[in-house]
Amino acid sequence: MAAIGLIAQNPGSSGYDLLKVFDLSLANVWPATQSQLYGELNRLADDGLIEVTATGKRGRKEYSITDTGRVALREWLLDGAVEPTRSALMLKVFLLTEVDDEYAQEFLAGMTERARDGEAALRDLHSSIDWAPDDVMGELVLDWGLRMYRTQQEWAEHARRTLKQRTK
Amino acid sequence: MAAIGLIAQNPGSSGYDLLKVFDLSLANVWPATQSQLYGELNRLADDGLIEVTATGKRGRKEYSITDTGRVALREWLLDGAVEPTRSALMLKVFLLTEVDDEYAQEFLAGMTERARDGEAALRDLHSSIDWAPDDVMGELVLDWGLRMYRTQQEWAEHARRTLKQRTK
DNA sequence: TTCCGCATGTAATGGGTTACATGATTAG
DNA sequence: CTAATCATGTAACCCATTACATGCGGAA
Repeated sequence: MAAIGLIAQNPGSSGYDLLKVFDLSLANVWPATQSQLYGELNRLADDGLIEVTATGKRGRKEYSITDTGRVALREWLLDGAVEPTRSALMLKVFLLTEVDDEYAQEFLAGMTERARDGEAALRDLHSSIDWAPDDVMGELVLDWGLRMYRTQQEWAEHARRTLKQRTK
Repeated sequence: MAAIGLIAQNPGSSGYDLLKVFDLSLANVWPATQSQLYGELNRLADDGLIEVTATGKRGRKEYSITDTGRVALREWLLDGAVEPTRSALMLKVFLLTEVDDEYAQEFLAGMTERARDGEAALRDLHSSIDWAPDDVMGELVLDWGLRMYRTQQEWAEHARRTLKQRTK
């Protein structure tokens, strides 16, 4: 559904174009590979959710969303399905009983550091984009990332303190 | 790797036993299905990371971790690989430009509500468990969930306010 | 004419899900 | 004896990733 949404936002895009959008603005949210994207575009076209509205040089195919596609997209956007979360990080924390305390501390320190780096990277990204006044959503998504990284830092520090105390 | 970790924590468990552990204490972190688990146990045994140390009634097989398994587990636990995040929720937010503002508001309101519910459910879970003083990790993981839900609520409210202002 | 960027596709592999399938033991 | 629980497994399918493969067009 990611692809169809992007086509709705950018009618007349090709798979190649979309790939750049994925890498530039959705990399942190919904990574997609080239292989996967082209396959999905063909499937969506077969299902009639998108259609080729023009062809260009080098076999370029420009897609637009169809009416049925728009209906499907809106339905998907608004259905409040809860996707199961899966955090390898927390799984590791849960299993951290299997390593010595010093390693556990190191692990948590690493988490803090990576969260700090992630936050910094997002800040850089934010300032490198010249935001159009109408695309609020991009900024909101980026802000979500910042908040998540900050929460992660806070938690990791909390966990470190807790662990230090309990093992004493 | 989840299975091998749980076996390390609970030597002598069967697939059936592990399934209960998954459902009871890892459901919010690393869901696993029955099918998948049994398959993985056989694979891990083939690879020599775990071994069947006893058999019981009804074909029950009790597993324990091997020395090679323990090495592999520790290595996996401590390697600081960053798994790419993928948030269907944020993807939807990014595409929320495709629905009318009232629906966007509704979407964000739903997020707040679901995050509140999630938080409440975790609180209930927390109070329903009688925590052994030595399993700090379980509590830390639960606390992570609480913090994430709280951040989600805060963000959703922030997003709502931002949107309301910009569309006026 | 040579290289870079545009542009699309296929194949192999791995992991996950749902559904199906089977049977043994125990408690009431 | 019957139902619930214990206990494991297989098959079909979907989605994602990596790697491989191909070819056109434009710029220098």
